[in-house]
Amino acid sequence: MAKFLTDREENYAQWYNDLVIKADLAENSAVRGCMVIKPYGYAIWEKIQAGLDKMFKDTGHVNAYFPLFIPKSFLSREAAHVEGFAKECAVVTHYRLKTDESGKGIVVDPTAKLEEELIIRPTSETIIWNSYKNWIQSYRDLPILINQWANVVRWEMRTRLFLRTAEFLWQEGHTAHATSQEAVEETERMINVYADFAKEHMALPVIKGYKTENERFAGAVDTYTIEALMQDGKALQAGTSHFLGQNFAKAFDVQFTDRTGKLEYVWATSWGVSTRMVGALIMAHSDNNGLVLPPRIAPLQAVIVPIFKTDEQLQLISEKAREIMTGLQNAGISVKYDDRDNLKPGFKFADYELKGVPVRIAIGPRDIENGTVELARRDTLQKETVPAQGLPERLKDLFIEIQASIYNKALNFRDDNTYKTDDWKEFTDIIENRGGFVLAHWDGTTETEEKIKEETKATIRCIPFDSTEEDGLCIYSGKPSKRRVVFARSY
RNA sequence: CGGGGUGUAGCGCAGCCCGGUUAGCGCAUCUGGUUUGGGACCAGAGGGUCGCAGGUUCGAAUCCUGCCACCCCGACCA
Repeated sequence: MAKFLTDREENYAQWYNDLVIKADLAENSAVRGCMVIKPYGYAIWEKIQAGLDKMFKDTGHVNAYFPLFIPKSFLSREAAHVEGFAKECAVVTHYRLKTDESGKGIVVDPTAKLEEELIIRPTSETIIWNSYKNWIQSYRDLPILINQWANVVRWEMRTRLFLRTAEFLWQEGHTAHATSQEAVEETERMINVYADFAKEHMALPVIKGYKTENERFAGAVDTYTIEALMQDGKALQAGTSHFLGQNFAKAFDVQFTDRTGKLEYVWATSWGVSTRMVGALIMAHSDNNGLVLPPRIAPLQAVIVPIFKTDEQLQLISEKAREIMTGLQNAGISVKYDDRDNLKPGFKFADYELKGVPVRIAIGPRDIENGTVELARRDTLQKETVPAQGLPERLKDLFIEIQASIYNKALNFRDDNTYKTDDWKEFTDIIENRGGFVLAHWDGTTETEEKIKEETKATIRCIPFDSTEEDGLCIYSGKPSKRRVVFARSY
């Protein structure tokens, strides 16, 4: 198990790849662009799922499941929507295989052609709204607040583990409302849920804002986003929430009778986050020793490593370790006792650091004598010897401290890498040489946005919700602008 | 889809130019022993359709043709 990472400073992309592989999170599969999420990586995703799912339920949503396949005709009902996804759809054309004429191998049976091809969902608006049509007659049927956990496929040309894969896991919320205002409120509520989750669970500071028309979801009236900054200075869109207006209601003819007896089209939202979150987590916090996981997301929050020379010592230590482990488990802490006797403690230390386990507890003969244990924090790599007594409480406090510390570190990094400029030269210099978020004026046109993208590869990540009105001149065109927007190169 | 690279044991690679013993090394695995407060050591053992398919040749991991897969860099994207 040679597992030394490429240094982050030397080659960030390689460091990321090494980390994903060596921390045993995921690997490439036999299918181009698709990954195998390994148990440890999946455990992180499950923590993300659990945290978000609770927040969805707490805000009145329920889970359901819709088909993987979408009739081709559905996708084309909404013009902008199909336009946005057409280029990356996998299509099912046949439903049967048969043995090859030559007797070897297997081929598609040409007589088993589907009358209407099926699209593997790149997102589920169309299939869901086709159902909602049947579910909604009256304002009394509204709102519908449904989420689904699912896989989707977008046939990407270039993929990277967790950040962009042809198939990925996500959740997609799809809600239906009687009024525009209610739908807009839902859209805002969910982007706030995402931002809170990112902050509280993932220790990831994000900027909430509007997408420009150019970056908007295909078929949306408005797209809200949370944007996070990675350690290499590139932005990552970590979640989006869309106000869909009546676009899908009209496309699928979903009308309802309102209180006054008038027939109206339903208002819609959709919102999602994906396994990309795992990539965000890795790139935001980890270091050259491996993953750094915030305690609230870590599948394993603490690990106990025994240090011993003789079997008698191991027995004594194991007894104590199990007692400690039970105490921690009773306090709701996820902990493992690693008593493998074929590996040296040093190896285990390095391994759990690679895996990002927030706290390591080492117990040796000295500790047994003194009634102590050695605690090591993954985030700061600091070690201290503490009394074995009252460990559950100590750890709970420590987790809170670590969680906050990781968040603050990320926040400071973002602040240190957020620039404000009104000078084009400086703008290009920052984008090219330093990275990070650049707050600059923009004239509001897609044309300018595209030009800037062409020349610098920077895109408008969002127009922050909390941006203040400020008269200025567009960084590129010099035309008047009312507010600054966030530029960055992005994943 | 364009450019570059790689495919040899579970993983990482050497061998290929210049064809010729039984295809080799490190890590991992297994066995035995000694070790264990920051990535242990010794001894032994097992493990291979050399990416696939053709061709050249007395003989191919090595040369030729075709195909496939994956990785990296660009055009598109959560």
